[in-house]
Amino acid sequence: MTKFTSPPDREYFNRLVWGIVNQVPEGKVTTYGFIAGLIPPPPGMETSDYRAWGARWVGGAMAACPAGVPWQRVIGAQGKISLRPGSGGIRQREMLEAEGIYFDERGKINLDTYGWNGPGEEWLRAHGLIIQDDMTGVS
DNA sequence: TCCTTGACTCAGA
DNA sequence: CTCTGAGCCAAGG
Repeated sequence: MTKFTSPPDREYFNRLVWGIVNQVPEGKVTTYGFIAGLIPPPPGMETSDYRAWGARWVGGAMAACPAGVPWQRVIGAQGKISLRPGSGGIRQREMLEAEGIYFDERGKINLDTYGWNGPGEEWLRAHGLIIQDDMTGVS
C-alpha cells in the first residue's frame, strides 16, 4: 500500500490509469511503461525520467486498483510478472493463463504476440489524451 | 527522527 | 540471459 514518488495529482493520474487498464481486452497484456506513455508527463519533467517514474506511478495506481479493473493484464516491460511471489504473483499467472496467455519456459510472456496495441486515438481524444510519439513504442 | 521499502525501467557488466 | 545500480519520494514502524 506504500506509495512511490507520487505524480502531481495522484488521484487524477490513478483514474486515468484505471480507465486505460479497463480497455485492455481479455487475452492481451500491456506494461506499466506503456500505460504511462499514454498519459502526458508533468510539466518540466524529462521524457527519459518520466519513462521510469511514470511506470512506478502506474504501479502505485495498480496497488490501489478498484475491483473490476483487469489488473492482471499489466506486466513488466520484460514480459514478466512484476508482482512479488507471495503477494499474488502466482494468482496473476494463473489468471492470465486462464485467459489463454502463454508463458515460456523462463516465465515470460511474448509481447509481440500478446501485447496490447493501445486504446486507439478516438478513445484517447475522448479522454483528453494524445499519443506521444516518443513513447508509444512497445519495444 | 531515522531507516526501510516499494505491482518500474534502462544501461552496464 | 542474469544481476546491479541509479533515478529520487513518501508512508509506516
